[in-house]
Amino acid sequence: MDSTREYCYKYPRPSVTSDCIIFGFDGDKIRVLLIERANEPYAGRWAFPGGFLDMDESAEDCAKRELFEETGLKNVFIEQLYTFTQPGRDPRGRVITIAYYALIKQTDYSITAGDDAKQAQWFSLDEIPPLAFDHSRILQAAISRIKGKIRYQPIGFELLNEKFTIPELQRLYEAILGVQLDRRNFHRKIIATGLLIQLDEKKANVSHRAPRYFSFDKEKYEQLSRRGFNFEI
Amino acid sequence: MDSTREYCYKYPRPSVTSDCIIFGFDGDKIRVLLIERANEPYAGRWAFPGGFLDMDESAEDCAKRELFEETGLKNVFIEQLYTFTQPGRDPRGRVITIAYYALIKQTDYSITAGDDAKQAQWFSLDEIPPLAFDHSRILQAAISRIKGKIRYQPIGFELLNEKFTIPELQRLYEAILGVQLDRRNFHRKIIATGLLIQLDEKKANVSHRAPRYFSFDKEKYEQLSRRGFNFEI
DNA sequence: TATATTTGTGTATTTTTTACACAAAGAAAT
DNA sequence: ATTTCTTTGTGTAAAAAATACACAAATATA
Repeated sequence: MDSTREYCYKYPRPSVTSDCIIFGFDGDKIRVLLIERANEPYAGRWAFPGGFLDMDESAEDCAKRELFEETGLKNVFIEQLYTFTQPGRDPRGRVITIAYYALIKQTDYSITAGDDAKQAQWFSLDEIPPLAFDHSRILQAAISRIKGKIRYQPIGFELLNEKFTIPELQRLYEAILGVQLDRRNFHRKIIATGLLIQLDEKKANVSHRAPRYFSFDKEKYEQLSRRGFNFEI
Repeated sequence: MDSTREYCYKYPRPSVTSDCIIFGFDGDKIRVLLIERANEPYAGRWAFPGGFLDMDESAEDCAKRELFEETGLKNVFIEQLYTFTQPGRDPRGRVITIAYYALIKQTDYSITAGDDAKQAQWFSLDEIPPLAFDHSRILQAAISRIKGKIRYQPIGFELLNEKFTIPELQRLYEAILGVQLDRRNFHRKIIATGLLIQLDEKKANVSHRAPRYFSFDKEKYEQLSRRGFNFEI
């Protein structure tokens, strides 16, 4: 008997992992954070940060811990996406993955590879390399989740800087939804939500009329969501 | 060493279970299917049908299998709800649960207890008994999921008979959303979706003008959803 | 000072939503 | 047979929201 196999159970159990799909926005395109795997299986392939669940942590804590260990990111607000359980999805045996996603302000964080990862890097959605495991399916699920969600919840702000202009916000919506929006109607609608605070500052060094900066009124949003309002673009 | 504990691993692993939250509608109220637990822990308490994952099945297949074993229901279309992973949520040790939900036509199925369950029974949402584990939290998550979903996807039809009247459909929407809807506007809106097929039959034995029967045009819905339309009540 | 470009606001038109009014249909009561 | 009670189906006017543009204002550069 292998003396290192010291955790014994009456019935077989699957391994459980948590993965993180982290989205960013560079002002033009949506990007996603991948790590290059250092170890087998799929060594050298790109994959989402993630790893095995410890016995004293929730899957969400696991996702955050692995994200930090492999990319240096911390204090990221993540949300559960879906749990992938198909037998055969991992060559190491029976592994189920609880996937989480997050939208972050790329400039707030600097990423660094560590641990199991050779490197961590942002990829725009139209240049995703071949991914390990069933991660391209997971990515599709994550993209379709944020597409559905952004129309009803103000998650877009999470991807922008603290202060942003309305045209920047519009480019973000267009990048996520994959459609062109009327500039003038977008402007009016987004102001009408009452969730933007107008700042006394304009974007500098642009060779045209300078757009104003705004910030997101998080307090007001939380008040409104407690009352069950609905936001729609 | 306990010779029955024959599944040994290098690292500890959690147990994984799948649970099913099955909703029905009796024409008046939304109901949910519960089983009375036969075994410890929580013997005698009510809980969702569910059980431990086998190594050769997906979590979805597990949920369907357990649902059949404990209630006799089969051929139910289920959808993943959420995965619950908090350490301490199960007194037997580390157990994570992948929860699924479904909306079914109560009249299509007859339920019977079996296996681990002393009995299976429908409960309306305002008379839910104390539940085992963290199942009341799971129920809340399931309710809020269907409330959110019914406004954008035609899931209501799954709860009604093959043929139904518009007032029946309205009562269902009102039961799920918890609001009163204008009868006349509801009628027009639901017809305007183009998803109802009018039948040459009226409800019999009602002491007032008899409402027409309709059926749901599933084919048309599938065509439309492939094109990415949006349904809204 | 003129030019090129993009932002911010206004407005007319169309579409959708909302709030009702009223006739039609069916069974039960008279 | 007629009236009564109740609920369904359709219509419509008013209000609100969405859409499609027009144009002036602002800013760096030529």
